[in-house]
Amino acid sequence: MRIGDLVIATGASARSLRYYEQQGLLASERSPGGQRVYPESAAERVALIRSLLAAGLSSSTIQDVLPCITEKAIRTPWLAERLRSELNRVEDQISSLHRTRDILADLVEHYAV
Amino acid sequence: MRIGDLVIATGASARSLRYYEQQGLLASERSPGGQRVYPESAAERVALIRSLLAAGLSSSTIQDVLPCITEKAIRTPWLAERLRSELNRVEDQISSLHRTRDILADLVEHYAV
DNA sequence: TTAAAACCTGACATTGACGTCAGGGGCAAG
DNA sequence: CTTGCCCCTGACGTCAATGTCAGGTTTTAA
Repeated sequence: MRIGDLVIATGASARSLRYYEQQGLLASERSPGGQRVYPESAAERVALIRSLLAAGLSSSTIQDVLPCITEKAIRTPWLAERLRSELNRVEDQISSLHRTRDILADLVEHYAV
Repeated sequence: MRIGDLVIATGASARSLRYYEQQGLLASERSPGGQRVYPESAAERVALIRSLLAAGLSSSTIQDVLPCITEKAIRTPWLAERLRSELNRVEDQISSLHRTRDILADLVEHYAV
């Protein structure tokens, strides 16, 4: 598939897809004319990238972490620690969001017009 | 309390506190010399502001929503709708984060070095 | 074969919540 | 009263992901 197809498949903009590639998060083959060609699996990978970005991981962190999600790659102790700390961050973020949601939900329920 | 005290009480930087004021999120009295003076309740308000910011609400949205959390203020249907849509956003964000957490947790558990 | 549609690179612009610096006052202790 | 610390405003810098534009090339369909 070409980049336009991947745009449709993922909802990400072409700009974003090129950016992910530039950051080393997403690989592509090239057509003889130099246009990007993606395998089908790219859509899933983009979804994964976006969910990690949405969870607040930086692209350089994702770059470290991705190969060990998709393949069973180089697991150094350093990377394991990195993973644990990101997991902790995300869990803190979740519980903080829960509290905020409760505030909003309370407002919506009890003070409805 | 002066701004430095509020910095200590909340963990927010002085820059942030002034920014919140500029955005209409945080009020202050002024000393005769023009320095900001806050009531004790300011610390709690700052915590609320920060949790809403962390949940992805923009400061202009927070500006709309805050008066109706702290006082029982002007509840228009428009504002009620706004609240509901922010609540939905936060809930979507939470479930998305849950999935991402599971991915990371799975990695940490099953592929430990 | 040719026009339209899709794609390329490169570069500058944007957004939001701050950091940071400069230059200048306020305020309590000694 | 002066020293040292805290505070003020204003302005420019930052960062990350993405928008956007220009000028040119490739691919596709007629």
